[in-house]
Amino acid sequence: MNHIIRVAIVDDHKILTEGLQGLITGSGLATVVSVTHSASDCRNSLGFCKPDVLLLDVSLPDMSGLDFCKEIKTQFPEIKILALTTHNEYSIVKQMLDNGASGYLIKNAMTEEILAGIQAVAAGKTFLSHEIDILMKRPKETHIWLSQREQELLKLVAEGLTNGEIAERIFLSPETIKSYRKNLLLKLDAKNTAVLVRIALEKKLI
Amino acid sequence: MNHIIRVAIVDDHKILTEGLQGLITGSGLATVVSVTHSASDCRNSLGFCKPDVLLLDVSLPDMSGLDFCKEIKTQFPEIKILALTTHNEYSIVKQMLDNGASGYLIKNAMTEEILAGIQAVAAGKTFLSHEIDILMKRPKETHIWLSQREQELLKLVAEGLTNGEIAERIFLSPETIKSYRKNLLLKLDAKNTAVLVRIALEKKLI
DNA sequence: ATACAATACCCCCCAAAGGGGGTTTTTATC
DNA sequence: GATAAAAACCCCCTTTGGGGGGTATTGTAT
Repeated sequence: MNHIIRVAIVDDHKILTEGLQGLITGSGLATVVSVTHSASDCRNSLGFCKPDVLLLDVSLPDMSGLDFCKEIKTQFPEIKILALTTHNEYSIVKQMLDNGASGYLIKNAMTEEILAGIQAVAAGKTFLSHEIDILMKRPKETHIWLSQREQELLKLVAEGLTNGEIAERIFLSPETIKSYRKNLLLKLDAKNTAVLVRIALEKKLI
Repeated sequence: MNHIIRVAIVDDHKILTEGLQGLITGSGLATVVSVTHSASDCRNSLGFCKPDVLLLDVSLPDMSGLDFCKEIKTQFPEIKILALTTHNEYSIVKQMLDNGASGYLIKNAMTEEILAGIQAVAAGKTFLSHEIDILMKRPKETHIWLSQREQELLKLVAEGLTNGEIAERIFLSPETIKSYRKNLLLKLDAKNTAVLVRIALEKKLI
């Protein structure tokens, strides 16, 4: 590979994008072909600016970066996506990689890491920030991972529905909901609903 | 005032600080005398770098920016603090200003706003990002504001304590706790504890 | 002076949550 | 074809929470 890497950036933090742009251009390794601050603007620009790598923030103002990642990957599978966020939660990283991202950088990363990430991803490799790498390599037991149903239920609980209401909503017996809740309390090591909701939000499980 | 403004920056997002540094230095209006990525590093540098303005992130890795703001203001009352964050929640802004900050910028602000903010704050004025200004000017009724006791209670509820446990902890009757909780449900418009905790975390009330 | 918000307290009653124990069927995965 | 995890279901019993009503005492701002 001997051409200059074409990089696009989507992030609503304008100062950050300026910093990134300077950093990338200054390095001589890559050129910034597009800087946008929302998913819709980015979507419009991708067609003709043809980047090799897209630096994507997970929290965009108009839609979830997770969903946007999936969308881009189906429309432009050749574009490598490098997620760039503040979250260092297992579940977010996992979902991002599942949705087709090639790498994941945390925003407090060293600047060298960003350049290394762009190069690695452009070369078809995967790349994780040091901190994220450690996070993902931790034994599976320390991570909380919920089944689809459990996640669905957790959302409804956090919305304040009672067992009866949840049962009606998803056409199950209230007793089943009770079992799921008991299991969620166990899994998330929560002594009651208050803690359950807190953990769910803190670990960004819902 | 005819000297160049001396600016210090604390923010753990290294890319952002680089971007900021370039932006500020490039403008010719101010000079960056210190860039640190944690409260402790910043604390050590403030003594001799003597900044006029400190750009302070609310979410520092080692302590809360809110507390750090208060600490700096008691130790170096002459330093003007300009908060720089992603949060646009009333309660956060309110607390920051109460703790002595002279201004509040959101990270997705236009770059010109940052320079304007630094100048305004250095000149002894207060400065708010456009978005924050609108937020703060909204009628008081749309904001949720809790008394100290209510906040204290809300924290304990979110930690999963029952009414009885809370009563023991803060030496009040369980009946009193019940009343407070009922009131919190009303104030935050929550139908039960699950929603109460969710709203509290989302609005960053605890 | 008085109105208001915050603080602290009390009763009744029923709905909901939580702890304990289970079973069965389906669907992956090895 | 065995194993395991996910999904769905059930009963008993106790504790906690939430809805409805209150009252009294502060301090403080108008």
